[in-house]
Amino acid sequence: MNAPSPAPRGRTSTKRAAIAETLAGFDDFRSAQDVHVAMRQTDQRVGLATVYRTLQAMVEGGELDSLRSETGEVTYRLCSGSHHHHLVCRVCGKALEVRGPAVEKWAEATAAAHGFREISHTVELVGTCSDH
Amino acid sequence: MNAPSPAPRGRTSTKRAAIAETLAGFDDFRSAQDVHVAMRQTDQRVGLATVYRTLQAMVEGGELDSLRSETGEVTYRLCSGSHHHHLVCRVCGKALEVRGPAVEKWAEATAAAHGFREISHTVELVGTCSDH
DNA sequence: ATTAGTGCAAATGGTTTGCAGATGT
DNA sequence: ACATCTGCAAACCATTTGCACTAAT
Repeated sequence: MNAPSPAPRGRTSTKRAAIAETLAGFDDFRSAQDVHVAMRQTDQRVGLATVYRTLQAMVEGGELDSLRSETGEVTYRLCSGSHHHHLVCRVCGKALEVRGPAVEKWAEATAAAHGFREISHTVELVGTCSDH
Repeated sequence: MNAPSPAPRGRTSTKRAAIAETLAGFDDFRSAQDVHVAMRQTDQRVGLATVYRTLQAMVEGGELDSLRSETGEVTYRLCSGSHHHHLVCRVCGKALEVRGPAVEKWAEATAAAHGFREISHTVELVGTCSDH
């Protein structure tokens, strides 16, 4: 195992802060493109490439959580540190963090039963929320 | 709910059969590109677009199971009808079908607890198999 | 000064689509 | 004949990368 990356960042980046703040304005998963558009609408001038690069760096730094949407794009969201999964609304995109000890156990047990090691699992729940 | 698509296919397609057979030769998930390459190596001449189109049609027809690899490509595999999840080896790609009644229950319960309806879930286990 | 951070435009790479020709019924 | 199936090449689109430039230390 490797340590939770001790934030080995370079110098203080203005854009990075702006991107983080934009992301903080959302409470669901957004794509790099979404973030880029949102920033331009707020007069913030930033290159799409920078958004992509920064978002990736933040994921590696453990500041963001990322997952792939049903259409294949990578989406990001500020995230609490502990392990959890998501319950996403297919209509409005609202995402809730949910925990499932039962699932974790099951994943470990199932993998072990088949001789698999270093298991990582993906669990995403998609549904229609009560507002729709 | 809608019925499990009663195979509303058009006429008998030679290529479709060939693609299905190629896929039958694998026991793990393969991308459209993989299938295409495999077919050319077996003298079978087929267009990449046809492979993509056919694969999609087969998924809609319920003949194939598809999932997105960690790199974002869509991969396919002939699949048994009933609901299940996968345990995939990150080294060799070997994929086992696993069932998890506990997970299904949890998913339903969790979604319901938050007022979500028409829930669908994704569960994928990735690990290193005993051969590696 | 040095070097990480950034923007822009060009390059990638998987997937989709338009259209003309081949094929099954 | 007629509609579907195919192949090819062009189009798409999210993401990545090369390079010159700006800004933080």
